[in-house]
Amino acid sequence: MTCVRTGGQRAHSPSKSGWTNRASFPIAAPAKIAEPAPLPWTLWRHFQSCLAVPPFAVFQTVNERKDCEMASGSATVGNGANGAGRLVVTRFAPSPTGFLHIGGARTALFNWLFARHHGGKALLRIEDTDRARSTEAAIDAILDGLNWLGLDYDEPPVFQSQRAERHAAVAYELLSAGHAYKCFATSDELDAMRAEQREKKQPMRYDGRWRDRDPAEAPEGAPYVIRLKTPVEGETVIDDAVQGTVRVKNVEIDDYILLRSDGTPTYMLAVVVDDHDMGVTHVIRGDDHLNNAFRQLPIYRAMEAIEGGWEQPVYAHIPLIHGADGAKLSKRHGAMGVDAYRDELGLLPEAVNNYLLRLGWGHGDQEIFTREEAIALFDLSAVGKSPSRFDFKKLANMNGLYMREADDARLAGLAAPRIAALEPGFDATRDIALLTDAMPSLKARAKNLDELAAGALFLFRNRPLPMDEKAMSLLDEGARSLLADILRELDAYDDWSSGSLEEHLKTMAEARGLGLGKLAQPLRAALTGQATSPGIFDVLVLLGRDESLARIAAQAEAAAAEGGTPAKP
RNA sequence: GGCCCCUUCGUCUAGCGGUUAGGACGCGGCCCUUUCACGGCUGAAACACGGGUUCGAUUCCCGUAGGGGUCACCA
Repeated sequence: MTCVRTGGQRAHSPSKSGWTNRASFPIAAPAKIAEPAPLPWTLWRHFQSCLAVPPFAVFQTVNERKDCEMASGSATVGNGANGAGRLVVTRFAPSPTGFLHIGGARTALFNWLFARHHGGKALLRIEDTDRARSTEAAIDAILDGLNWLGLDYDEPPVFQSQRAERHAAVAYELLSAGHAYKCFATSDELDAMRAEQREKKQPMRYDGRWRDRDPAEAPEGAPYVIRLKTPVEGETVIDDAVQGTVRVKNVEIDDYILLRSDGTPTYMLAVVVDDHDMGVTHVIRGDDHLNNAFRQLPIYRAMEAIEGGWEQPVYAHIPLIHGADGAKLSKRHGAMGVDAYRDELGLLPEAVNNYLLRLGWGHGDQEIFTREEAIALFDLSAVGKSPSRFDFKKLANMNGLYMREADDARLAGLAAPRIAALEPGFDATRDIALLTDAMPSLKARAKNLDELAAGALFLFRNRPLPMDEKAMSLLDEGARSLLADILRELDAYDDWSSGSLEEHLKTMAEARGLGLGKLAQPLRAALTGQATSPGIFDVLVLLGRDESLARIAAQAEAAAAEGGTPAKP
């Protein structure tokens, strides 16, 4: 485990942190065909699963943490209020109960960007304390998603479930200091309480029935939970970095559970303890947690009173992303895992990153940001307060934009498996060079990798070339005899370069009193089997002289043999 | 229902007391042109409503309406 230096001397290299860690942006890119190995940090989870001691054990206490920071020369500067002056530390804390959805991805991005902007640390914590719902597959999906987006972390991920003992220890510390108490109320009892509150239209919350009661009154050996003794008077004010000043009356905050009757910590306790132990200075999360902040703050204050060193973090609650219908994005409303954005929608990670960045954050009129620009410009004060709707059209447009800028070899590598799935005749090792050569004219016509693959198919089909309907209607009798006619001339023509072919074909069209279109369209149909394709001269060159002439001949011969009936695919 | 948050074109947003309310996606038109794209130009399109404050409100304050979030021994 390393404590990372600050001030731009960070351990990880810039190339690892670009949107385009494997596909540089915006223009030049290393020519890599296969997707790269996972970033090193993702390997940590495999190491850690072998460890008996939680990887985070080093940071069990405040003093040890300070030692570590000093040893590594971290730029920890004093302890101003609200995290000011401290080394910025953010964390992304997904719970592995499903894939990494798009909202989580944006939260991760904002956290990452904020940390990088300030030369601080970006950390990852897997909140897997709900053992029943957490799965290995979900953890892998989240790690994989973050990796794809190019979000890397400065320390191995913390697994919350492995820190249960520490959480419990804090709960008992709170208990013995009188900031928490044992509650012996049974579930049935509490259900009855809520039912009554509902009936009387009172706010539904724990009524503090064991707050001031003597635990000795409880039956011998009865199970209990530990509840936080939250303040009852006054109000709690949070200066949220996004939401501004938010205040809630303390009576609204009930004495919630810290430690369950089986001794396991609740989320509310675990987050605070982990955030503290990890040195998190800025909690950037969805604003569905805004209410939680008011419940979590009392723990900081109580622990600060008990042992000191529990400075509260700066909170930044970012608005949620809604679906096109305005409702919270959920699995039913088209919230997909980021893997679906990659695999099913065929999008580029840099496009998804850029789109996500612009959802809720803006910098004047600028729409396109390189990762470097994003790091330099991102700040919480420019994050909007209102929820935004997810617009696939705009995402698609942005993806097209990034595709046009993307490196040809990279795109070829990404499109290859999709082409192979559609066209068995495609052999990646043999055809990748041609695909790469074709990329400049292909990529301008595609908004995602599937369109890119579809547009490339004609290059790799075997004869007889299948004709789609529009191509067929282009190849009437007149067109076929025209093809037979120009085939004779083309057959004797050797200079197979785009410029020369253009000149030659234009001359041929002119000689026959035709517009170039009259000649180009049948040619296109014969060469590609489609009515739309890249420029006809590019097609001719890409296909090569032999294949081009053979495809033209196939249609010209069909005219002679079948009296003009188009060849069936 | 209690509490909390939000409200500029259909969507994402700029604006931070005085602007012809700007940009982007999408939509319409035109240009380019061998098709389709790309690109360029261009058009339609917004300050939720009502009160204040002010010489002057999109901008500040208060309501109303609408939307969202949250109220577990889930996270």
